[in-house]
Amino acid sequence: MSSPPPPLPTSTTATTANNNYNASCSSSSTVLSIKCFNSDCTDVKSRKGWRLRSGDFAELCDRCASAYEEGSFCEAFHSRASGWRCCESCGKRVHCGCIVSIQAFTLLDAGGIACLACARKSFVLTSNPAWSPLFYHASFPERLKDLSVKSWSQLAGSGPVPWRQAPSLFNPSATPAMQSELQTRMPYEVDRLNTGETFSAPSLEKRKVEDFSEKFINGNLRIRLRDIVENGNAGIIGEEQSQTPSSLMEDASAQQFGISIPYKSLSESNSQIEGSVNALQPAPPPPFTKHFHGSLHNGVDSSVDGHIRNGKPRTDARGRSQLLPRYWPRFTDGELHQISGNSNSVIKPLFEKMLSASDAGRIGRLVLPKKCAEAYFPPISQPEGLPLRVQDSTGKEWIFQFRFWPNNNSRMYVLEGVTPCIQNMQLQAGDTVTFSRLEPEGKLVMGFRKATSATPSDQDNETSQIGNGVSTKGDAELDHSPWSKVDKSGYIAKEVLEGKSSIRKRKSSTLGSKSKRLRIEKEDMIELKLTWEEAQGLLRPPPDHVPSIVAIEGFEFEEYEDAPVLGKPTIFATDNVGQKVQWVQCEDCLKWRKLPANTLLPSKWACSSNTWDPERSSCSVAQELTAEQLEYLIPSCKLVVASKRSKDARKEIDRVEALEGEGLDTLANLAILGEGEAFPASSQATTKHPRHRPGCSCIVCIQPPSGKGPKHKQTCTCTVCQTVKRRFKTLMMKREKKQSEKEAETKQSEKEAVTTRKKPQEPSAEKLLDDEPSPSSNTGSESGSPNKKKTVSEGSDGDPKRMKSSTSPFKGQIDLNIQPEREDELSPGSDSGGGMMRMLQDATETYLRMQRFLSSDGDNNPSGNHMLSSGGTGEKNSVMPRCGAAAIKMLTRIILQLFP
DNA sequence: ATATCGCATGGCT
DNA sequence: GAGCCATGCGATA
Repeated sequence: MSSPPPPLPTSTTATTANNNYNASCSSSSTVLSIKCFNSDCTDVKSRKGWRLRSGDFAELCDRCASAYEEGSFCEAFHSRASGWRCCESCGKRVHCGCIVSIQAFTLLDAGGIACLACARKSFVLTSNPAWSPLFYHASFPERLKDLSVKSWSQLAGSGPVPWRQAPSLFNPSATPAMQSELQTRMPYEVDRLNTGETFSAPSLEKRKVEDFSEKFINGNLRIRLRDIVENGNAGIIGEEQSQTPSSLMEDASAQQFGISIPYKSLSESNSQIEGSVNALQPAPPPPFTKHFHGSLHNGVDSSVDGHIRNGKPRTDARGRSQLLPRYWPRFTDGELHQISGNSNSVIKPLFEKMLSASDAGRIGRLVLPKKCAEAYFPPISQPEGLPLRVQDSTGKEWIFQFRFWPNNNSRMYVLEGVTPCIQNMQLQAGDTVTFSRLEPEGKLVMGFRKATSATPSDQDNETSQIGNGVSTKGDAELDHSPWSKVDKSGYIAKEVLEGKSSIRKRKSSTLGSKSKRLRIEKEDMIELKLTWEEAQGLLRPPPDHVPSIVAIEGFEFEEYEDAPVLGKPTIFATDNVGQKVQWVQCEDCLKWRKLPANTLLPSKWACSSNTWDPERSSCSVAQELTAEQLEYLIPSCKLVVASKRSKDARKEIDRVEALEGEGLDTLANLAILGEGEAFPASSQATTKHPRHRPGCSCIVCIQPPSGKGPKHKQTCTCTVCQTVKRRFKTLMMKREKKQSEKEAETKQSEKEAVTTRKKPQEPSAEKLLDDEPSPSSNTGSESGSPNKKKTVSEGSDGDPKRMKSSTSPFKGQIDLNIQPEREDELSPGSDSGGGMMRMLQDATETYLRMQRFLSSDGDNNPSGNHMLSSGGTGEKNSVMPRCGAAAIKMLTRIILQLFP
């Protein structure tokens, strides 16, 4: 770049950048002006100068370019401008009031500035991460307005330097406004680096190191951070870079530190990296170029943020809060490589976000974390925002509308029109989209990471399936080690201590949230009430499969790649000799059999499968338990699910108690919805629940995180809800009708006789029907009509837990893909005296018979709320209304009867 | 009736 | 308690 090429008519960067950031990346291709960018010069431009706010480069004539490169540009053209200050060290006058001069000085922690030369002697500097709006379509006026009016004005002065704030994203001290206006982010390292011997207190340095460590999760950076920590010298970074095993890492690392070196020619990406790296080195750097100027200046500015300068980095807490860890880019080198391809481009990870249901939904709006949007996307002043061109990992370009909505005196940023892209990537809720910037092009790249790759085992290794599905496990592993050495930060330490599970941690967090949101409100009678623990607990591992362990919300779960099976609920207990056993109920005879505690049972189990106790391998053999024993056993039992083994088992058991009251129902519901659907064998987990896979349309997966989305309200018309509700309603209504008619007749003639047999049924059906529209009426022990209540009491007189177990909704052979059309079979016209109703009635009666059988020993639920019984744990927030559960249970059985 | 838009709401951090 | 953000939901096309 030293020898200027022959003057070529090229575009004015500003204009080019207005339209297309890609175009701006190769700005020289557009011919708009041939004049030197310097308004004071009339020569023909021929060389690139400083980087413009637009992301392009000021194209200068030879003379101006030379002056710029020599650092004399301001002296030549801005001598009369304001903003001149003197170097605190050598006294040299330095212009601090223009974008050109931005590279020529550094702000000192203690105030004042240092010229480039002095700064070099004192500490390491990094590149200027000035915001590069290259990648967006902002109209120039708007960008100009945003940038020039806000950022620029700040840049011009020697006050808070914009891109010192920019690091904002990771810099706690920066305000959102700053972030939004100064989109340069980067140089977190600068903070730390600036804490060199000359300018900062050790404590500050340490603090900054911590911050720094938090910012970049990328492995390269970690390595660097490790090195930094180990060596206690930021300057080592540059050296370390050369020690990294791969060029990729070097590049990436360099990018991490020198990311947005703004003053580098487009054709010098490599040198940019070098420049930035070198700039980090305390040792004599290579010949200065404008790149280095940029780096230096960055360092300067970065070091001079008011906050830092005062030695009071109001950093950590706020910084962390400003960009939630879950948005931190956790790219592995492999991902970076894949995104950047094999080009010389380097990827600057920006942020990532796990798709929510609404993000991945049909609305086509991807909610962007505010901080991320303001930090990495172009500043927008109007709600309409601007189109944003994004390239996916395959190189395909998408244009989204980047905009915001006013929201509580704030903004809510969204990317609109993402549906095609989401679909193209086959993403769904739970998957993660990543945003990064391709340097030096400045392109915004959107990658993704399927949720599957975040399965426990994979997560441990941070294996990721990014856009191209390439595993980056190796890289990820490499990334980890360094963290253990930089855990000075509470955050970092936390992550490290928690088993280098940053992703898992995040997932856990997210899942936790989801889990909570899955709790169903009272009014959502038919909705699934399934928490993670519950779902997990009700599943059994597939045979002969070795699970991996993942901790979610403090509980350890076994995860399986293959589809799990619905396990049969059992009752764990200790026998007379103190041996742990489990009691399981035969599907056929309903007798309870004792099995070894460690036995995993399929969803269907019968006496004939009792290989552990041949003597009781037949339904004809009497039950070992007496009624009293059963009564004793069941109320106190905990439904321990074999697939969940936790060191917190006992605690979990308590929590799972409620499963008996609702989990089985929900699982029954699950079963109704389609086991096949719910657990496709070869796909990926969603955030909804680990067992489900992309494409799963089960009620769990399609349920909004809030757990009360319209899809599953009474008016929900989703396939699942329609199927469930229509069947339920149809069946129940017909049943009710028939029962009513029957009862009416019977009451007249054989009132007593009929009452004895039918009352338990009729109210149940009635109750079930009532449950839908009036869910809240189910929870109160005295709610609803006394009649109804009494009936319910009769119908489920026994311990609901027992009833749950006895009903055994886990029918592994259920046709879980029942077609709604088949509902036609249930048309009223066919039920009169038809087989369907008989089946229905039989099913119901069977159900009630079992209830009575199991409840014959009395009601152990003083509250009378059987289905709600949660074992007194009081931990269940999502309590399925009794009748809602009963409805599902009933429906389950009915469907089992109808569609064996 | 349906899709989309844009603000409102409220759970969560 | 403030702010974020996922989603709700009415208005509008």
